[in-house]
Amino acid sequence: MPKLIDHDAREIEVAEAAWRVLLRDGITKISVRNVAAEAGLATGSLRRSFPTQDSLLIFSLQLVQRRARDRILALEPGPTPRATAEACLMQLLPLDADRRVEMEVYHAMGSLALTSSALRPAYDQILADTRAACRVFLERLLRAGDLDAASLDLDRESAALHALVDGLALHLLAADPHDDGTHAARILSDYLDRLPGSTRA
Amino acid sequence: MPKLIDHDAREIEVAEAAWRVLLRDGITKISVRNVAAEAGLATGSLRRSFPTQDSLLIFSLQLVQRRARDRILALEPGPTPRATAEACLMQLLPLDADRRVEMEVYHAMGSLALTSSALRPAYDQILADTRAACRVFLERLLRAGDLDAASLDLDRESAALHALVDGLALHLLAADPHDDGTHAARILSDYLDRLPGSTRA
DNA sequence: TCCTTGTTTACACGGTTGTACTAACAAAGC
DNA sequence: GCTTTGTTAGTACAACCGTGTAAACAAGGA
Repeated sequence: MPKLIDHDAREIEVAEAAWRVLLRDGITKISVRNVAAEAGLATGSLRRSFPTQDSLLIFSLQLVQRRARDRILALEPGPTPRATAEACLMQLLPLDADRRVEMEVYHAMGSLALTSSALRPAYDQILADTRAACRVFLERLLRAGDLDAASLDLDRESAALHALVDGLALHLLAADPHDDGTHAARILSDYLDRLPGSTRA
Repeated sequence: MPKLIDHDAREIEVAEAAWRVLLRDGITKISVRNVAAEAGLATGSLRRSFPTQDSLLIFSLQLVQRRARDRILALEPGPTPRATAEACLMQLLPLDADRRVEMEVYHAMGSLALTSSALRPAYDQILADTRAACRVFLERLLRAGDLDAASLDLDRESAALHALVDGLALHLLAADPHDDGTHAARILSDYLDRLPGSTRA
């Protein structure tokens, strides 16, 4: 037997190399060759993990989702349900290097997914999961009595919160990198304050 | 003298061809060759209007901005300041074929601009102008007495409204095309209702 | 008629792309 | 020793890329 490879670990290494290429060189440079070089592999070796470029892009996008989800699930509950909700939502904003990488990959793949039937399901899944997460955050506030259930359409409010968070994230990506996210955090906080029945209105 | 060309009109024709390629074939296919073919030109002819690919992309993005701005400026005032504001904001959502094209181009160029120093200024300009427009919409509501000036930070509220609109637009792009935007319109309306001092709260 | 000039075409250059294929290699079992 | 087998490296293909150049063309002025 030759040197054995941990395929799961290898896939992650390659995906992270793809992230770096995407961040450093842009969406037009995510070629199999460039990613392989960044990962220190020959293209033939990379093709053992990812036989096609699409499979590489899909996995790279899915890894973004897994990382974000794991980070949110690992959060300690805050002093109040409201504080917990805000902390979770902040994980969806590019407020440090790791989250910025994830957001840029998510954003770039969104552009590709619009015309790639291979990439679309993975992208739609991220949208659906993030939407579901927003819904859960709101439900928790509801149960904690921080919101008024009667005047709140949960479907619509989840979509609204999701849109606000993604919009803030998008603008933070383009903003000058010295933005520490204080403004975005305040906007998010104000938004929650203004939901009907908010105990902090 | 040979056949004379209206260069301004030609630039627009080429840019719209670039839009079509981008929409139909995706961000990876906006090559000089593909755009020239879509416009019915030889690449050499296209290079007379746009000597480099960057100049073509920049103009195509700027044309998006001009179209959206012109459409908003051409709007008739609605029955109330609030109705006028909503109508303006709707122009920034992909609610028909034309606006969808503009939004997809805007979105795609955003991905490219993150690593293209040539494209960045044009993209940043769109962001700044849209932000300024959001601010104007809010100022009008303020002057009409529909909002409470004291408890409203205009900078922050402009950024928040901008983020919400761009987030809604982003999700409408990915949503199934049968979405007529009713949900997005309602979300936008609710958001304005909840601004401090709103007369429709 | 020829000339001038804006326009169009066709082709060339060096480089990159996704994917495929084949030979070399390294290490464990016999 | 040899074989087996997961892994790697290298190369090949046809297609496409951005850009450059130079020849062909068409139409109005002289």
